[in-house]
Amino acid sequence: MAIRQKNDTGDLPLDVILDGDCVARMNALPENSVDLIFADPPYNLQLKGELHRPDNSKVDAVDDHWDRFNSFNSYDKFSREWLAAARRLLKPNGAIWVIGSYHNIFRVGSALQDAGFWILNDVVWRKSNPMPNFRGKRLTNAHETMIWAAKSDTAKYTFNYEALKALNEGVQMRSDWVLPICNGNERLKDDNGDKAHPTQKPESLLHRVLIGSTKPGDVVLDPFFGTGTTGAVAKRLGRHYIGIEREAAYRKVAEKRLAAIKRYDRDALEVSTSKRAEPRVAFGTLVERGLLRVGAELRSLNGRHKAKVRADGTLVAFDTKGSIHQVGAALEGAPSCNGWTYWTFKRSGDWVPIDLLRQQIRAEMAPA
Amino acid sequence: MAIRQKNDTGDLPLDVILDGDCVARMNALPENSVDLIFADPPYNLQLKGELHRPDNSKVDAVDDHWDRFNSFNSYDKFSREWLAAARRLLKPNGAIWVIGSYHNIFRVGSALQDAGFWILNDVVWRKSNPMPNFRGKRLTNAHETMIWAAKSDTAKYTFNYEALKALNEGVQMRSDWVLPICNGNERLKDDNGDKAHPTQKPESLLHRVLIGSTKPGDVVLDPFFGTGTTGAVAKRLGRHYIGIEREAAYRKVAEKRLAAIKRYDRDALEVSTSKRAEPRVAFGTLVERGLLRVGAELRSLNGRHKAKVRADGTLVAFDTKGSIHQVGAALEGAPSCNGWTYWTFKRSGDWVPIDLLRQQIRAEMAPA
DNA sequence: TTAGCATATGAATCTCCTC
DNA sequence: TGAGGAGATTCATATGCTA
Repeated sequence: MAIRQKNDTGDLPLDVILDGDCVARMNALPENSVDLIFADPPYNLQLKGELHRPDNSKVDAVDDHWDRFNSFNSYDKFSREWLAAARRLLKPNGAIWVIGSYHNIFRVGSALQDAGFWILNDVVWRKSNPMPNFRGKRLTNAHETMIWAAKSDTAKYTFNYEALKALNEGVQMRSDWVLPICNGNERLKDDNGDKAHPTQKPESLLHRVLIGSTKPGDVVLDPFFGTGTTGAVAKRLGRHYIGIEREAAYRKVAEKRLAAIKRYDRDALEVSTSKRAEPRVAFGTLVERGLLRVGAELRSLNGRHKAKVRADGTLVAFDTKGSIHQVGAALEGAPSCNGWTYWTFKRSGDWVPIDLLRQQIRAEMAPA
Repeated sequence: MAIRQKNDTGDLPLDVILDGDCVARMNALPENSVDLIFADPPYNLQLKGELHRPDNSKVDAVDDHWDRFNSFNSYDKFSREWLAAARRLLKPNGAIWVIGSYHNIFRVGSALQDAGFWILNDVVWRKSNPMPNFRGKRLTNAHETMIWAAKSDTAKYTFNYEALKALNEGVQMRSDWVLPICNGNERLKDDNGDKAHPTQKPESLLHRVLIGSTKPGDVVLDPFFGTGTTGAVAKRLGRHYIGIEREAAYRKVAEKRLAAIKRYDRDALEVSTSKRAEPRVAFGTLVERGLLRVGAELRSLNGRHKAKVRADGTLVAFDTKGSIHQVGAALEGAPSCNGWTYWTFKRSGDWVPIDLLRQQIRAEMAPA
């Protein structure tokens, strides 16, 4: 039985999943009644042919009917409509999060601004394990973008600065979040053992969103509920959720998922932290950053070999080209070589290991 | 004295800084003549009263009734105008990069798509040393967004995949780039010792952009040249630059900066190339040259299949005949197959890939 | 039991040349 | 201009099988 909360303009059903069209559903709810909206709308990917991995396996593309739009115009119309309904529903001090990729996020961001929302941050979800670009034709698409916006430029939105700082090992939370994609046990499966939803978001992402921008007891609405990640995290964190989902199959999975979720005890909300590994530094970074000049000469530690630095961070020595490790190994006739300790460069008259420059970069990357 | 390059439609001034309005300047240059455009447009969208029209006049903001819609409208008009001029100027296989923050990037991204550009990636510049958010009211704004787009969805844009992979320690380059902001010695100062430009970009950022998406000798245009970071990196990397900058003070700093830049040695500018650039070798050549005997047996790398070499350079395996690729694909039930790496032949008791023989032929073909 | 190897897969706008 | 053929191309995880 759904809890109901009395509002100025009527009743708001809480902790429920509603079916049907999200615009109609939102318009049927009382205005100015929701604290936060998290929206993961269709991305309008516009995929054409099939794509195979180098091992010839086929990539399971997002080709679902709900992601197909005829044009940017029809996608913009769709965005304006659901954003208007979302805006009506939000309390004056409420906020909205929208997630997307380069296919749609510029459209959505513009529509959001046109509707009068006030952008607070754009937040980059940097995926620690994205799918690579198999054909080597573009950069690995390794991130998605979220927009966090208040209802107006004067709204007093919720921002739990200290909680996010604590989540981030005592350092102010930045606008780029490194989190793994949703897979393994967390990834919901259907009766056939296939993924229940093509684009399930990781709970860690919603955890950070809700910890940072809601209070316990707040009402969080997700108009594109899918398999209910927003609801699951909200319930666990002691927030109320309202999900809207058109597809019966997704609703069914979400209902089952949510029934099994238990709210955290307050003391369980503390986050554990882990020691971070030494960040890896690419040799090319030294070149890009100007710490090593393109064309500079490097010498081996034993003084027997030399090489020249190229613009892409590779070395050339006589007829050998490659990474600092490859060229070192080739010149020494060795199976492998740690180029960082093998090569030296000239600084103030002395030949010193290039590893010193790596340490310098790492020092800059480290938290204060 | 500026170099000039003869084009179909007229002369293109190279390695120069042009003054005046960028739209008018671009429209005065020959169409389809530029390989790459890097643009860092102004985005003072929400600094009330500081919005610039294309003619550099300021929009009069009414303090109490500031009209967001009008402001976005005039910014969009500005974006459409300079993007149209940029598009005209680009070669059909040229590309554009635009950088911005959440204040303007959604507007620019939408305008870019509306103008017909085809987005290839959005790239996040993740600042390793951003300015913190002092008031603790939002997340640290620790990144900026770049959009990389081709002139059309069928364009053959330049992408030096192997060079970027080499810059990234042998791992495919991702869409998130960690680089420090421009400060220290690199940050240009004016005569008073103040920073010469408020948003000077780091050369490392441009290094990666130009290494990844241009070739030596390409023409790179920057319509918002500022103090000339694009030109500085282009010159060093052996690319031509054209800068357009309206402010005399910035031009002056840029001129001095560029005069001091020296180009890297030519051999340092060579970057790692892909196998696609290697000369093509027909499998039949191996047979003709006697490197593989007619009737010799080949085995698949996984050991599951075998085939026999025929006199015309095709293979036969049971009822399947055809090229090394076709037979491999048929036997594996795969949509395609690279026969060079799929098939092995027996040499001195070991089964080794036939690709070794191709490499042998290529070595003989290569200049000494 | 476990280490090691093979296999599976994730919001993807993913080729190019010749006839 | 379209069809067909050559042949280039992947990173981080999770799971399951084998020795």
